[in-house]
Amino acid sequence: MNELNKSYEPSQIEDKWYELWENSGYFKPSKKADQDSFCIVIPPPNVTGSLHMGHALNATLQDILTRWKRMLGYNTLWLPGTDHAGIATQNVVERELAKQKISRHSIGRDAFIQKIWEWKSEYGSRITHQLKKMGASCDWSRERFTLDEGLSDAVREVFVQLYEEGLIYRDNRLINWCPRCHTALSDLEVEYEDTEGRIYYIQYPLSDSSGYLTVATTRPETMLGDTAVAVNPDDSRYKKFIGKDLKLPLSGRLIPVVADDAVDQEFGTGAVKVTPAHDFNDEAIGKRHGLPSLQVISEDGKMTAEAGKRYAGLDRYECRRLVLNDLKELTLLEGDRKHLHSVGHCYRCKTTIEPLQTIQWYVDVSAMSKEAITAVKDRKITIVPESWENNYYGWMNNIKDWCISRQIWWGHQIPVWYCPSCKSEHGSDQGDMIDHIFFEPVSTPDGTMLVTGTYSGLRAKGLTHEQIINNSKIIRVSRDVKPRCSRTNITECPDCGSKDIIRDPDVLDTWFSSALWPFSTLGWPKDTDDLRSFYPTSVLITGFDILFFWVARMIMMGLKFKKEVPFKDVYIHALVRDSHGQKMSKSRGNVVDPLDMIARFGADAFRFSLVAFAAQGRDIRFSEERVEGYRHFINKIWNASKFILGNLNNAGYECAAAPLNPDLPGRWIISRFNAAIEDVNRYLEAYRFNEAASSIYQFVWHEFCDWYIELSKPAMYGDDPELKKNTLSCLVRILKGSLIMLHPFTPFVTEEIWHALQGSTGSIMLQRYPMAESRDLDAESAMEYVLSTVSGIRSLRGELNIAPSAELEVYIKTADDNVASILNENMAAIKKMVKASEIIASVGTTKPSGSAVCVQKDMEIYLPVEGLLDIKTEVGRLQKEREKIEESIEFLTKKLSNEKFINSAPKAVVDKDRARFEELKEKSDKVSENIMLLEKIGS
RNA sequence: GGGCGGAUAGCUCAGCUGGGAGAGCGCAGCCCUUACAAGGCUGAUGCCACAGGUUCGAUCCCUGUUCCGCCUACCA
Repeated sequence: MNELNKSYEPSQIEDKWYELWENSGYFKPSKKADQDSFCIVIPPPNVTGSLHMGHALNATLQDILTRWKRMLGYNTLWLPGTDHAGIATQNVVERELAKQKISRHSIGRDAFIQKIWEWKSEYGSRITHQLKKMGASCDWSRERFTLDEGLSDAVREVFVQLYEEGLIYRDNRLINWCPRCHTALSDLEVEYEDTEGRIYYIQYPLSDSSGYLTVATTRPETMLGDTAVAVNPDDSRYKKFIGKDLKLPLSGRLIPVVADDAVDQEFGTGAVKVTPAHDFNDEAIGKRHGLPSLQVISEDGKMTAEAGKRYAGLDRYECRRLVLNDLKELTLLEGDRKHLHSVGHCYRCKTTIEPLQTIQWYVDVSAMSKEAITAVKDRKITIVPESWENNYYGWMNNIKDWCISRQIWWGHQIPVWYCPSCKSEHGSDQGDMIDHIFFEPVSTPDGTMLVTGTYSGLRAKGLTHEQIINNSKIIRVSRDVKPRCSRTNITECPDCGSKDIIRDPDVLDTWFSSALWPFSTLGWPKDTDDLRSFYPTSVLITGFDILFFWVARMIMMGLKFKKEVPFKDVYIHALVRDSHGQKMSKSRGNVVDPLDMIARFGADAFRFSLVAFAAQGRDIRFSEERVEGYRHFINKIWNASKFILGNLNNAGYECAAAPLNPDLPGRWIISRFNAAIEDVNRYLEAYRFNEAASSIYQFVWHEFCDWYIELSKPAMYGDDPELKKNTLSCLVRILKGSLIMLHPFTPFVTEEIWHALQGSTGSIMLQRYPMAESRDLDAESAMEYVLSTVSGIRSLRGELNIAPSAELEVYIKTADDNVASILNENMAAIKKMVKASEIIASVGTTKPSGSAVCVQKDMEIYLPVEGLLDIKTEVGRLQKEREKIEESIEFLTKKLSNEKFINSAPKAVVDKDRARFEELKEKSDKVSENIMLLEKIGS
């Protein structure tokens, strides 16, 4: 039998137990055929990531459910893994290389990818180590990575199938472009932020010099690409301009004035410059009016040749300054003013995005999204809390085709090849010799010559196919070039046999592979045991920030490729904010590090805090004080265990094993335990984590420790061996039950105590989680007399300020013999709890003179305090009490005399109020009686 | 502009089928009682944002208002 240390030291034991669990294979599914399955796939954290509060909360909730279901006997799997996080990871490694003055272009694609893999093998397991610190009971033998071989097979299979069904296609559209990351971004990857900018008023003269029109713009540099000015057809100010030509300042090009309903007459001047190549609205206007599109900003955010000689090559912001300056000199700039508007930024590098027309790959999600909506409507998937359903529907109903190509290197390269030798199917617009694969200028291996231009142009310069492919960067493949999509790598053109074929350089959006995660991690496209056992998974636990990025797409892909939803429930948890309600961010400097919390308070206290905070549908304000509070709770468990263990050591182990023959307090605490376990199971089933935590807290601390352990002390310190044995057996039983109940929440401390209790065999993880047995309501109501006697006497002690050292004599008048005998049977415990030398309880008890009184249900408690008692104070106290009672009586009298209430309220409610009324009435009478007696003595 | 959520004790928040509001922390008083001072006992504190409505009865349901968050679209 072990002894427990004086206080609980989490840091000394957490790693030890985690290792034991993992090495014993306890995190693996049990694989018994007769068991129901329970499975969670982890939302894969970025491989570059390190554990933040969101992860900590997310992992804790998943671990609680996993450990709980596992102990309930389910065949349980929590499958872990990480995400390759395309842009994020590429950026991290690029920054690392930049410190050594290496750019990815200087070392080339293959070498750069190699560098990322090296980085991953060195740092990629950081986050999984941190999850282990949290106690996460993931089956690490099944850990997956979105770029590993199996998952890459899944990605390619899905791409090819969708392509063959015509659901993946290429198109040339305006998209969000990050000039720094040099890639397209999906709508979701753009973060809008309100920014104070300026709006400029610029005069556009009519071509016949008969006047001018003033437009308002926040982006003057884009005027170089204007192909029209639009006004509202109903705008009387501008009707006369419609159809006329304007002479675009700085360029001299003639552009028409068109009429379009989309123009808001109230905004700016009511005249809008139209730049179809660089603005989404303008693109739409351009389409409606058949306007040409003129690209004046390039992929790297610099002005193109189209912008004109004076501006070409300038950065877009330098160009803005120069344009404004030039306009001022021409006196065409009427003025400018402050303007608040929201500006899109790259979610990875925060660079202002630039809308650009490019050719990208898209997934047609129109059919898939409809099925995904139906799945939720038909309750095949339940979203918790329900309020998120509307958000889900709202987004899914307005979903646009998903842009899946990214112009970066780290990720799943698109399995499509092009042949430069084959004539294009449709021919180019010009029908001439233009080649359709374009290369960005990059230096050749000898560093002297710049490689630039089209494929055939470069070959003509004498470069070989390999030289071009290895040292250049393909920036665009025309829509006219025929793609060849394949499950396996292609080495020659299937049409002409040319070996000089080029693979599409783009990679897939990271979320493409994430969308397959619930089935790709289980082995798909192979037909595996895991897939059969665990798909569909039971529940997905995630934050709302990736509901659309990830959850919605998983549902679409799961339905498409597995014909079944990927999970039955989705639990959306809160965002963890700081104690002031601010989002945690590095720039604000308010980030709380979970590992720091674990180091200072222990993983169990930290976990318990997170769960206790996790009320549905509301953000969490994290406060360190509360973590400290829950550390006290962990310590309380520790100390209670120490008490019981000490007694066990004295009494001998066989005591604990004795058959249970509980006395009234024992029956009471067992019943209360059943109430608690009933709550915990019910709340966890409903994902009401905070309620489950609070039920446990309440029971363990305030019922078990504060009441039962205290009540047990006379028995434990007394010399009745039979009573001692019974009490100890009950203490041990409830302690063990509580530890098991607590284990999913606080795995480490419960394991540590478990081993001290049992000797060193068997993990608490292998125990069966308790299910509620029936309550003992007789015991509960009988115990009420004991409990209220103790509270009543304590209250008198406290309020009358009686010295704690004073031993009391107490007299109790009971309503009947039953109450008296309940009290007398538990008298030793009551005496101890209130520090009384003598307590007489009977029906016939009379009140000693000079007593303070406490009136309880079916009891009057008299505390003789002659000499100590200040009669005036006591009368005042009782009067105050009576006032309160009278108030309630008055309220109830009114209520009960209301016929409408009696007739329409449910009988139970009326009866309850009647009973309360009677009780209060009795109490009031007794209190009044006592006041009168006191006043008599006083006078 | 559209949508969602919040307003309850000094602070942070529970309160899910409408029946006179709870916790933790904090505060005040007493106590180092042999599990625990990281503790025990006792106590104080609430126009449940505001105004209407529905109902026998509203913190809870409905409408409006104010103030805070968040999401989403647009902002030329």
